[in-house]
This record gives sequence, structure tokens and C-alpha cells, in this order.
Amino acid sequence: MRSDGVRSREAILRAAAGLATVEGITGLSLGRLAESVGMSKSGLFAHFGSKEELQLATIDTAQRIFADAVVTPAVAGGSGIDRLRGLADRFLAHVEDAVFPGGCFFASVAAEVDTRPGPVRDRAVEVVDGWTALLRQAVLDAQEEGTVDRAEDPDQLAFEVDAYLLLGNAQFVASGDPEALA
Amino acid sequence: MRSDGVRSREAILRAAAGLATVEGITGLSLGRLAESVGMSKSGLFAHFGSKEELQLATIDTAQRIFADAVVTPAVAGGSGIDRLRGLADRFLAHVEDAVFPGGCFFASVAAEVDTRPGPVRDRAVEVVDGWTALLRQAVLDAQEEGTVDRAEDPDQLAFEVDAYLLLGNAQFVASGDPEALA
DNA sequence: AACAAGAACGAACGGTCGTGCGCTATCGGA
DNA sequence: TCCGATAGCGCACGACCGTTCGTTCTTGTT
Repeated sequence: MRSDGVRSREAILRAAAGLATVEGITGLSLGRLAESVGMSKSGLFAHFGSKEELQLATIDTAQRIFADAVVTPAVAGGSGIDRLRGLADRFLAHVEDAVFPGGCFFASVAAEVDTRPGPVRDRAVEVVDGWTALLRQAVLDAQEEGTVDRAEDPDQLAFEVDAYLLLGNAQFVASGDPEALA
Repeated sequence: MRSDGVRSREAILRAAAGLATVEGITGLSLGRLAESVGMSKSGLFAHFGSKEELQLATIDTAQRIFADAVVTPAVAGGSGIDRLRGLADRFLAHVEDAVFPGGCFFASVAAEVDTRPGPVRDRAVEVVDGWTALLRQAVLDAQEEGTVDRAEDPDQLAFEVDAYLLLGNAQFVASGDPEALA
């Protein structure tokens, strides 16, 4: 039994997650991906039975990268308001630090596939829903702690925070960094 | 001199603007576009010297459609606050009415091309900048009229309005219509 | 040392892409 | 009524796409 397969599979998927934010997840071709990772198209392809499976695996990998870079460290701070701040700060930081070269992976991919039905789209909106649920729960907890006005509609507040983050992401990738916003 | 050329060119571009919000402006192929408009690929291609010119012309056409559907009627109401409200309402309405089948044309296209340098990207961000400038000017005028607090940062406020509209657009196209927001 | 499993490769396939070329209708102006 | 301009078509091209297949190297097990 050999064990270097999983290692190169991981390398492929990390490269794919980065490239997908630039070329798009459908625009990303096996040829370019293979070239960027330094192996043959067919050798790469053998790791996944189809392009769709590659796309799904890429989304999963991007989710793990995103979780490591923003969710996990932000959720460490226990209180609701700290988590909300942490999520927002970490999100902006991961955009500015170019964790993905083309900005937030899910903003890119969701915008690309949200009109094209299929497993890829379903997976993408699933992840996005998880993110907004995270935001919402942080707001809820903050309200329970009294650090956020209980009169606020939690869905509305989470929506607003999400909207700021997303537009901040979009404007940053479209220009420079004039995003001292929060 | 014949005159039916400009008519079919117009028909092509309207179809292209619609399709681009679904397939993406790079994903949209000459073959599919020709099929959807009922003519041959080469006959269609003859109207534009290259795909890039088709894309640029499509952006221009989308801008005109967008202007007709949201900007022009909203700007009719003279006062700043009315224009701001009008722009927001009209924007949401044009998304809900599916003026473009895949939601706001420029939200789709900007997200797609903002990482790929070139004339298409430049044209797209140019239009988007025009839109935010419109928002900003409406805020400014509203402040001058006293209908909006002068202490507010106009850039910040325009940013917030824009963020709500864009996320509303994204959520609508990704699901149903739970967007009673403003 | 021999063997089997697995990783990666090269070449080729059918299909679609954007792009040219040359022909045939069709129409407006003389 | 004829003519020249032009809209549109059919066809073909080279490039690249995702995918398949048989082969070659590498490696762990016996």
C-alpha cells in the first residue's frame, strides 16, 4: 500500500481552491491545474473520476481552508459578541492576506454557480448557508449575553454584517485596500 | 444600404445580456448564443470582429437595459432622498422581475471578471463605479436637503445601501424571495 | 529477490470552442 | 430594372476541452 497518493491529492486540491477563485470553478481546466501543480493531466485526473467530483472535492478543501483561516480561530473566543467580531475581523483579514488569490472562495464560486443547478451549486449554497447560520448564532448568543440589543432582529443583523463583509471583499479584489470598514 | 443588420445585432445583444447572467460572460459561447437567437454561429460572429468585442458590446447593452429599468425611472424623482429610495426600490424590483434571468447583470459579471485583467474587466468595473457614484450623489443631495443626517459619512452610507442591495440580489437568485429588506 | 498495488505518464478519442473564408440570398438606390 | 452593398449561411481550420486506455516507474510486502 502506497501513501503518497493522498499527499499529492491534497496538493492538487489546494492549488485548485486557489485557482478557482481566479479562473472560476468551471473555468478552471484540468490542463491548467495539472500544469500549475506540475503533473500530467491524466495523472491528475486519475485522482477524481470526473471533473464534477474534482469540483466537489475542491469545495470541500476550500471549506477546510476557510475554516482554518477564519472560523476556527474566531470561534475560540467564547462570548457571542467576541465571536461575531472575530468572524468579521478574520474574514476581512483572510481576504486582505489573500488566503485565496481571488478573494473569498465562496463569494466567487457561489456567484458563479448559483444559476446552474446541480450538485456543485447545492454544495456551494450549503456551505454559504452554514456561514450565515454561524453569524446568526453569534448574534443570538450576543443578545442573550446582553451585549447586543435584544430588540434587533437577529436575521437582519446577520444579513447586514454578511453584506458588509461581502461587499468589502468585492471592492478589495476589484481595487486596493480602502476598506477600513466595520 | 440595408437596415435589418442593426436590428438583429440588437436582438443578439439582448439575448447575450440575458444569457451572460446565467452562463457567465466568458462561459457564454457563440454557439449557444446563436442557437438561442436562431441564427448561425458564423452569421452572428460577423457582427463582431471577436468574442471580446461581443462581450464589450454586451456590457454596453446590459448597461442600457439596466439604465432603462432602474436608473432612469428612479432619477425622475428630483429630490436626493427620493432618488436614493427610487434606486434601491427599482434595483430590487428589477431583480425580482428577472429583467435579467440570473439576477443583476453587473453583480454576476463583475464577480466573474474582477480577477482577470483586460478590457472586459475594465469596462465592467467602470459601470459599477458609475452605479456607486450615483448612490453617493443621491446621499449627498439628500444631506444637502436635510433629509439625511449631515453627520453621516456619505461614502459609508452609499456602501451600506449597495451592500444590502447586492446581498439581497445574491440571496434572491440563490433561493426564493424572502427579501423584504430596506 | 520476486511480486502485486498504486501513482503517474503519453497518446489518442470525440466534442466544442473561437475564428476565418467564400458563397448566396436580399434589399435600397440608380 | 438592374447593380452593388451587405446580412447570413455552410464549411473547415486549429486549439483546447474532459475523458479513456495501456504502459512504465515506484514502493511496500512476502
